[in-house]
Amino acid sequence: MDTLDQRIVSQLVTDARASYAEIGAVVGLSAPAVKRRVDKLLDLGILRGFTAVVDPEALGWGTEAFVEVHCHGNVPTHRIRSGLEPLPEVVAAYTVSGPADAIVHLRAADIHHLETALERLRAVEFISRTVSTVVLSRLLERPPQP
Amino acid sequence: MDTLDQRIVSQLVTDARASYAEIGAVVGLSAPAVKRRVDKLLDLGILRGFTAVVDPEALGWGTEAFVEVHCHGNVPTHRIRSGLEPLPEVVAAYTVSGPADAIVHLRAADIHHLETALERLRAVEFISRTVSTVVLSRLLERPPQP
DNA sequence: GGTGAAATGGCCTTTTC
DNA sequence: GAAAAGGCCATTTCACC
Repeated sequence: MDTLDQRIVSQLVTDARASYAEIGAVVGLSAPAVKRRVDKLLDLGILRGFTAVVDPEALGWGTEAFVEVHCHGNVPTHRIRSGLEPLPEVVAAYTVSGPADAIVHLRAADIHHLETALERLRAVEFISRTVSTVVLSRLLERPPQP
Repeated sequence: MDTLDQRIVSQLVTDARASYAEIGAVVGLSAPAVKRRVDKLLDLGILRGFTAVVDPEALGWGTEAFVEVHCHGNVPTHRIRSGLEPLPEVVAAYTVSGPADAIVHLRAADIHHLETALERLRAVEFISRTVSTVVLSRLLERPPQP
């Protein structure tokens, strides 16, 4: 993981469909050399994969919320994870410091769908209480700069 | 935006570097037809682009936090956006319902870097108060399923 | 560096309004 | 009949050994 790798990753974050030759032209490497490094980075898990950035509105996921989750007593991290994993509306989840045990990022088609998702979230056995914050508008969403 | 488009988008979310021929084989279209649709989806803004999914730890962004931002009086959305945009540690920001005005997702190298980022965030003129929640572990992070 | 495959543009056909 | 969308083909570029 040297400077060259970082620049390759940076290029791929900007445009994951760039050809190896294009990336090579930017970082000063031949196309095969770039491919070898990308393969290595995928192998090491530094690169997890490549995905399309989709406008959530356009796909009918217009409503989202952040939910503070409070659990009954001490629930191990992996149990929280496996409890949340089956809910398709959960796009991200984190265990956190502070009064809440976890923060769950929900994405739903509309308010009704969000309500349904929240009900199913609250039905997860170890969850005692939830505090929801509905997103009014997305101000900013971007990949972290290396 | 028909079923075919949705399936193409779904394929690209799964693997943004798949060839048009591979996508076409799955959805039942020729490679040029897939490309024409992808170009159209990019043009319409339904597809925003293609990015690499990077392990944040590996790139030295191991620490993150969610910050509730409270503003002085009524601050228009676009001012909040332009106030947060210059901070590189801000990976996402949303205006929200409830007591807070916005939720800011911060990503930093370590606790010290996070502290610096928080100080710079609190220095934004219209921000009166912040409530930080530090992420202990990432449980789940995935693209929304169409 | 050579071979095989992918991307891309042109052109024609088909379907639908 | 005109417009929209897909298939096929040819050329250039790229990926992989």
